[in-house]
Amino acid sequence: MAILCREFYIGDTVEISRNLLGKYLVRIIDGQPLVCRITETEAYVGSIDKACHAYGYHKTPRNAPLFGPPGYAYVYLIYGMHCCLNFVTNPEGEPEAVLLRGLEPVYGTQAIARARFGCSPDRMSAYQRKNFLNGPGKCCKGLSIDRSFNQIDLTVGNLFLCTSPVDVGLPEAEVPHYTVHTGKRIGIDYAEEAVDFPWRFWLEKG
DNA sequence: CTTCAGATGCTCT
DNA sequence: GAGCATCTGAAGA
Repeated sequence: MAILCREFYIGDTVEISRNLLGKYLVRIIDGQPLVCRITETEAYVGSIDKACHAYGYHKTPRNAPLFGPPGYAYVYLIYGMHCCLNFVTNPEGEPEAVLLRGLEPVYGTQAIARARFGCSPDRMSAYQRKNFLNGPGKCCKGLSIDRSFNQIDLTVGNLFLCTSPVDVGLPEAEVPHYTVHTGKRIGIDYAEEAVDFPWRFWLEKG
């Protein structure tokens, strides 16, 4: 029971990626905590991974946060209109991170639905319900995370991770029974042998 | 339910 | 100038 501290982000990035499943992402807006369970992640490891922005330790202005200390955010714009949130892992110099790909709202669903679709949850279509926060761009849209969050410290401030809603003063949430799945990452067809790395992790109910 | 084209702007060569 | 760790709405099955 605690907000995840710097140490959590140090270690095997693939393992951290799997460990992040079931943790809670908290985004505080105007004093209101929006709380979501993490249901899908992907690991990116710059030293050996052609899918990683920092493959072969190649450093550019954009990917500089990957080379920085762990427990910071790496947010970038993709396809000209969507933001992707990553959690930087491992000590400075090792460019590694975990991409956030899926969330399940736990508290603040009202505000999240408004940011995501501009309507209240009860006005959402079945299609919108199914595609609520099941993608990196959708997660950022729902939690109002833009590029101003690039390089922010995830252990202080209004965006952080924790192990339970209790950590932000909310009641414990009922957790459905999940099974953990492992597979290839999405949208990296250019990455040669790295397309087959089983570095995507997700939870399914049941 | 599925596939598919188009949107859009920043980053690196 | 090319390409991108994506999403949406429209159209078809």
